[in-house]
Amino acid sequence: MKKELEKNYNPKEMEDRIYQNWLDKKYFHAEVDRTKKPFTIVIPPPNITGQLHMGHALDNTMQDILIRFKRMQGYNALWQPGTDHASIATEVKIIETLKKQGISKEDLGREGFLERAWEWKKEYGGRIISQLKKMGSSCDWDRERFTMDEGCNKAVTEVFCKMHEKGWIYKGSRIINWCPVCNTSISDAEVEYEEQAGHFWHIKYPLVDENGKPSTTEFLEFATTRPETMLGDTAVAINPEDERYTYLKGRQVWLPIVNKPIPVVEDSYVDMEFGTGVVKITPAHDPNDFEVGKRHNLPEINILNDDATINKNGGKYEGMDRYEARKAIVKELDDLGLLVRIEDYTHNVGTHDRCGTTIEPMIKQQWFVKMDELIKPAVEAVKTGDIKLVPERMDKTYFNWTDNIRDWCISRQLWWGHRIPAYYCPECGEVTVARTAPDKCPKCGCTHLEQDPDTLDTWFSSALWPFSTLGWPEHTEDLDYFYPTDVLVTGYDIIFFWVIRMIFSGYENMGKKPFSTVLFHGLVRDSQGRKMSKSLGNGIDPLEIIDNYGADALRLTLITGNAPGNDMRFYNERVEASRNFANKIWNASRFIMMNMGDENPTKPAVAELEPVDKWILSRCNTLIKDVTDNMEKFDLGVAVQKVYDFIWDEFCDWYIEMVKPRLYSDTDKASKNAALWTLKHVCIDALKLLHPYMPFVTEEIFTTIQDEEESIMISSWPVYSDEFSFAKEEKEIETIKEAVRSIRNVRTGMNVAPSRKAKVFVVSADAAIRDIFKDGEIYFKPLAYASEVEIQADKAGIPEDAVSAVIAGATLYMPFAELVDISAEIERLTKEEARLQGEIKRSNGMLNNEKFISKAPAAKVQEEKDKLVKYEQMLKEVTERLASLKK
RNA sequence: GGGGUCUUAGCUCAGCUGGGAGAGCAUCUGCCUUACAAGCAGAGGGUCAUAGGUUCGAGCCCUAUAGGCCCCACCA
Repeated sequence: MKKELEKNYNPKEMEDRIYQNWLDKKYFHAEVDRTKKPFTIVIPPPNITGQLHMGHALDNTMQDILIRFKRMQGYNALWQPGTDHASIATEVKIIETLKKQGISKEDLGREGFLERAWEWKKEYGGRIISQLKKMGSSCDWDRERFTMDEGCNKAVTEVFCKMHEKGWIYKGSRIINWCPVCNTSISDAEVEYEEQAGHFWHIKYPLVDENGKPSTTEFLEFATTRPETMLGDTAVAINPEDERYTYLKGRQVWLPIVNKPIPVVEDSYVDMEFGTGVVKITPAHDPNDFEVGKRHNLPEINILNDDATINKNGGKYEGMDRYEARKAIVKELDDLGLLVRIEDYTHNVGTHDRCGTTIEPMIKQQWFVKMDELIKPAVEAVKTGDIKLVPERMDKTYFNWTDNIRDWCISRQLWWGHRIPAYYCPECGEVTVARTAPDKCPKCGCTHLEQDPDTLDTWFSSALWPFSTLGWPEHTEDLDYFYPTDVLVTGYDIIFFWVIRMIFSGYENMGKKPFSTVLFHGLVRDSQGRKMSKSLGNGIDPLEIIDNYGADALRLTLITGNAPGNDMRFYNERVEASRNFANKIWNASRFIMMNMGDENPTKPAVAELEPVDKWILSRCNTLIKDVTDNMEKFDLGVAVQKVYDFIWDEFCDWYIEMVKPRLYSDTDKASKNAALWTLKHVCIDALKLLHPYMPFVTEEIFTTIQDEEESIMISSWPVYSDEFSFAKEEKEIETIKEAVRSIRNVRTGMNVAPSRKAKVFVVSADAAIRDIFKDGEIYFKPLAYASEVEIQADKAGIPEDAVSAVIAGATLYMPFAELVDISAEIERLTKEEARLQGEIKRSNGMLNNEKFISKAPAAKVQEEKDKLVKYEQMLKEVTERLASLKK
């Protein structure tokens, strides 16, 4: 070994250097290779406006873990990266920037604006990518894609045209959600309901009398939260079953202010229990009223302009803002004596998830995707398990959406995005949907067609991401080989926006699922459990964490102690713990290398391995199996916890300590070699298991501790092997560990300084145990700082008042009578006696149970029997000891 | 209104198909010990929300209750 690790673990310089090396060596790059099985993940494309936040950090860490794991297992692993144009988010950002310069988007015009947008993309679009690299993400950057690059554009146009041909995309006049600030329609999924304090205005409309005039005596009372919409009322509705209002059937009411009669309609939508059981109907500005209006053929009167001011249908209120109009109308109604009362009322108001503006339902010509047929295979897929959601409970959320699905409004009145491939003839009004712009109208031959000014919902293009990134609509080798992808990793918050849409798009366009498994993670919250948000200012910047603690520590923190789909809290103490772990491995490795010196240990014969060596090899072997199993099941947090415990507790705190005397002595070369070889072997396997989680530190150590392979990330994943399964030694060492703990316990309890010399006598009826302790001297020395401890498997010479430590099948006596606190010892033994009695009772209960005996596996029954014998023996000794102490 | 989820040590959370209550941090005790004080050795601390039920056996399964969080629907 000529290389050496730096004395201190310092991730800063190391991580960038290692990442660059991986890039240079093209380790992340995947090509079609028919000799290997593919494993593919497509990245949830981050917005080009985005900056790396903890959500990204978690999401990408999980993906990187899976990709690195599978790559090491020998799969041809492809992690397909890219970014999303994020239509509305980007457009809003650019408009904001322009505004600061005093320019509006109209000033620039469509062309000019798009130019700006592309410049923006060029400048900031790569930012998040370089931040992902800081995380250690092993994406195939040669394949980086963008939702608005040429290939993706093609895919979008193709899908749009194909679905239009099938009649699954249509243009229609429907009620949609309108954002008056962003000036665009938005889909149902983009509406966020927010509880707001408002009012409930109780209003009455006069009935129309037999002369067609408003009655001065008969009124119909109802309540509304949006009085201004009365300008667009075209009916008043009652429930047909409502006996209170039978007299109203066929009559009309007088719409004040507008001053015209409107009909009373009967519709079962009206809830008799709620309010007065009367509802005013404004078909143009309420989704439910719209439905009622359709059923009763009511006129739809739009009273709003796009910026939410009242339009010409509002008569004298024209030009007034919606909220000013509300005030004014309430006042006028009051003046007319038609306002009954005002009630405080909190209700849910739909807002735009991007800008928080209260949305207005409006009737507009928009493009829609018909969902009823499209959704069927997507439902089937999850039902049959063709696609698996992890954790399973996400199924319910999924079906909740698919069962109540409505047509998807896909047109947006924005400029930044995929323009809708529909062309209008100004002469005859013909609409042509085509893959390339037609030069003339197919109907009248007119040559100046105009393309639809609208763009598509951002999610329309991301829905195609799993196959558009692999080359679709071309028939590529990549598609054939890498599709369907294997796992999609994402937050549960975008299951409706994205996951479902990818699933039905995959089945519709590819005839196959887009991925086999969806692995959901939760939200990363702050230390108090709040969502990290800009407005709260409680966001923790992952880059800052990386700067302070390293990407490895950040990654480990995000993965440990977290089950799939659950939210997690993030705080610095946890990162510190992770960093400390990195430091631990670092130092353990340094220790091994120091002891190896210039020579590589050679593989020892089995006979040359000491019991401890066999123990740790066997433990490591089990670990490999467990960790692999857990990772296959996506229990990433559980898996890494096991590696952590193994390395810190078993490997460092026990094995290294146990092996020290052999390393320091030169008398037995074979034994030393066996220890060194075991150290190195186990260390490397552990590093490999850890590599997906902490890629940098493991690579740095790996490349230093061995010469055979050039990188851990392309080395092979450890596999379970019978060669290293040593059940007997595992048991033996566990016994020794128990003994050592007991001794330490007694010593600490007595405040014995470790520099004091101690003599320990071991007494046991069990020959096997006595046998183990014959070697005690070797194992105890480093453990209890036991250059001071001598073990004697002999009863002779034990002082009468020696201190005892009871362990499995043996009692250890320490001749420190003068230091013993007898009452404490009696208390301890009494407790122990009770515990043992409990155990024996439990054990007996199980063994006397016929069902247990017949149903439980034989090994388990035997184990229980062994335990019982052991407990009984222990109880006997404790009782004896207790009796002698009490005396 | 519908659905989901959580309630486990002082704090934050694990706990796989039911069979010996765990980790990290914090607290206390003793240690600079020749890989690591970003460390070592120990200790204390939990009627696993409550009440029933199923079972030989329940943190885990079922029912109800209480409280917290989330999603969907949106009754004007």
